Amino acid sequence: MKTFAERVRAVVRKISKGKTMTYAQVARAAGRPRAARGVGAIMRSNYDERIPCHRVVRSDGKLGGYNRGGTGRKRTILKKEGVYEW
DNA sequence: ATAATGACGTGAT
DNA sequence: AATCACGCCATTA
Repeated sequence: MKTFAERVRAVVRKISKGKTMTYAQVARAAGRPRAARGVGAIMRSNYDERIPCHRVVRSDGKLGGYNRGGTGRKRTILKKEGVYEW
């Protein structure tokens, strides 16, 4: 059975380099428009390198967290990938 | 199964 | 612009 978490991971894996999606958008793409927070919970508990979870940001323009190096690391990676919003 | 936790979002102060 | 209060929801204990 496909869990919500698996679908979320699938979505995030598709985000191209240099682009970003908000937690809300991911939630919507995964079929749960109101589960933005749930997406965060999944990302937090995900340690798979293959998933570019650093490309998922908050709707209010802030970065959101990162369990593998902190928000500082996240910002650095995004900048390196061409996301100059920050 | 229930309660606590928090990488969220929106609207009200 | 910054904070607060609430609702929402998957994960974890």
